[in-house]
Amino acid sequence: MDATQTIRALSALAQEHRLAAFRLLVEAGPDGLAAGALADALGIPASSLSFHLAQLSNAGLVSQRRVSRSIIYAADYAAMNGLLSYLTENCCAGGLCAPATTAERIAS
Amino acid sequence: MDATQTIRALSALAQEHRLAAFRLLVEAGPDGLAAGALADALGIPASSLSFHLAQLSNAGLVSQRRVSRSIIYAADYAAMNGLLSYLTENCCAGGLCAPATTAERIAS
DNA sequence: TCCATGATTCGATAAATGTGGAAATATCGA
DNA sequence: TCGATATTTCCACATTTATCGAATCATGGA
Repeated sequence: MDATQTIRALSALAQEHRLAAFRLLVEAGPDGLAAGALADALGIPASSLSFHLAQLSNAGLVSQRRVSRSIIYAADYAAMNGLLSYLTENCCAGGLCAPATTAERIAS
Repeated sequence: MDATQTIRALSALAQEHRLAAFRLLVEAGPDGLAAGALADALGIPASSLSFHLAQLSNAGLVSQRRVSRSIIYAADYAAMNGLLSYLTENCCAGGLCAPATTAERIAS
C-alpha cells in the first residue's frame, strides 16, 4: 500500500458515520450487512449512507455483492491489514509504537 | 481512546502534507524537527505548514517545544500506539487483520 | 405487465478544509 | 533598542466534503 492509497483509506475512516459503519461490518463478519440494515442501524437516510459506502468502497475497505434486491457490504480485512501495516511500518519508530497483537493482549 | 478522538487522529493523518510531515517526525525520532525544517522538506509555505501542524497537535499526534527561536515538533508515539490499538481492537475481526509486529516481521 | 422494494444517482445547499500572502508575535545577537 | 530570524495568526478565497429529498435503476412477486 502506498501513501496515496493510505490517505484514501484514512480519509474513508475519518468520519463518524463511516467509522461506525465499518465497525458494524467488521462485527458482522464475512456475511456482511445489507445497505438498508446499515442505514437503520446508523439512523441516517439511505442516500447519505450510499454516499459513505461509496467512499469506503473506493478506498477498498469494503466489498459489495448483490443478493436479490439487497446489496450486501462486507469489511475487507486484507485492506485493513494493509492500512495497519503501512502505519506500523512507516509511522512508528521501528515498531516502538506498535500495539500488541491480539494474542499478546490476551496473554497479558 | 474513544471514537471521537480516533476520528480526530485519522483526519489529521488523512492528508498528503500531514502524513508526510508525521512520517518525517517519526523518522527524526524524539529530537524532532523544527517547523522551518519541515516546511523546507515538504516544500510548502510556512503558514500552510503551521495550519497542518496545528491539526496534528490538536489530534495529540505531535508535541511541540520552543528552543530559542525555533519550535520543535516531535511525534507522539503513545498517541500513535493508541490509534493503532483502537483500530486493531475495534476494526478488526478478533485480530484477524492485525498486522505482524516488527519482531514478527523481522523473524519472517 | 404492473407494483412494491432496496438501493444508487442527481441536484441543490451548507459546512468544513486547504492555501498562501501579509501582518503580528517571540527570541536572539549586536 | 534595533534588526534579523523563526513561527504563528489573520484573512480572503477556492476546493472538497457532507446532507438529504426527489428521481432513477434493478429485482422479484402477483
